[in-house]
Amino acid sequence: MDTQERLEHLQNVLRERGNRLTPQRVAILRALVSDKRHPSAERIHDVILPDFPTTSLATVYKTIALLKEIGEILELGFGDDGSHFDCRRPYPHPHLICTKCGAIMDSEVDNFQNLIDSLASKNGFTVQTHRFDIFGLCPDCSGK
Amino acid sequence: MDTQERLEHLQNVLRERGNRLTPQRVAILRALVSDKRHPSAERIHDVILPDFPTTSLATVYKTIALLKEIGEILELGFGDDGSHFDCRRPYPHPHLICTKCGAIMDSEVDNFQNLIDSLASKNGFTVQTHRFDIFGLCPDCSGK
DNA sequence: TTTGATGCAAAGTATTTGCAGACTG
DNA sequence: CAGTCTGCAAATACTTTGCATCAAA
Repeated sequence: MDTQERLEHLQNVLRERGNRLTPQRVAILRALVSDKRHPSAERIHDVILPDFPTTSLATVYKTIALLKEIGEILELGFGDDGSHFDCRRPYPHPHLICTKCGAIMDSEVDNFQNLIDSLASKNGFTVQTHRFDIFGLCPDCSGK
Repeated sequence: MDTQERLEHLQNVLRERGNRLTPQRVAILRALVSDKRHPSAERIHDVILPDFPTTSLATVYKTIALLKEIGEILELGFGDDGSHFDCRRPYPHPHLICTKCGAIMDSEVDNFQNLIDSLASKNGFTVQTHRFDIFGLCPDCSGK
């Protein structure tokens, strides 16, 4: 997964939609795609503050809302300090969340979509998206 | 799953812990275990208000916090109007959530624990709990 | 009687919104 | 230049907390 490539993709998509690429917005995009640790809005704000000291948290939220609208960011929906996001792989995938240090690890499961489809069809349900999160202790926090 | 039995179980557990069974608390417990539709705190509050008109929402939250502490309630962690809860089956299980009408359906998956365990061990992760939610349209909202 | 529980209001937090002014395209 | 974006502050909405009072055991 190439960060630079993904950043350019996002910029192209926004340009094509007629969205403006302001310095703040680009900084937010860069921070989002660069951060492998699934940042919160607050964290993104902190990261870009040194470069753009007047950037407001509201702008971060507005940019994230825009990305959600076009499906280019995945809202993880947990965290003590608000929701965290994945802008590097904006499609549903399992997460392993450490309840001690807060680390969020990505994962993949073979044939997971099959499992979801069969579960849904059994209930007459039409799937739009899903969330699969496992909470526990990461290797570093397991006490080994 | 017997509602009455579950209510008695909760009362016993609380009694044994030295918690008091006030009328409000019992009413909250009863409302929680009776509601198959995964109620929110607000909803529980509405349900018991006719019987105990002065019961505060804070007390509902405090009771739910107590149940969370002893693992007798499952916080689902989504909903436009705050979190919803499952006090009938307080262990993790998949939910099918209708994004149109908000219905939350329960489900079960065979060997799901195996899948989780293998996923976790592959990453050196110690599992505590998990969450598996599928979002989409329920049969009633699918337009059939 | 002892202490945990209640209920009120106020505080906390994460997120959204309104609007005047700034700036991209 | 037109229209979007920004930044500030205020508004939301859910949940928690402090504290005086009340009541279960």
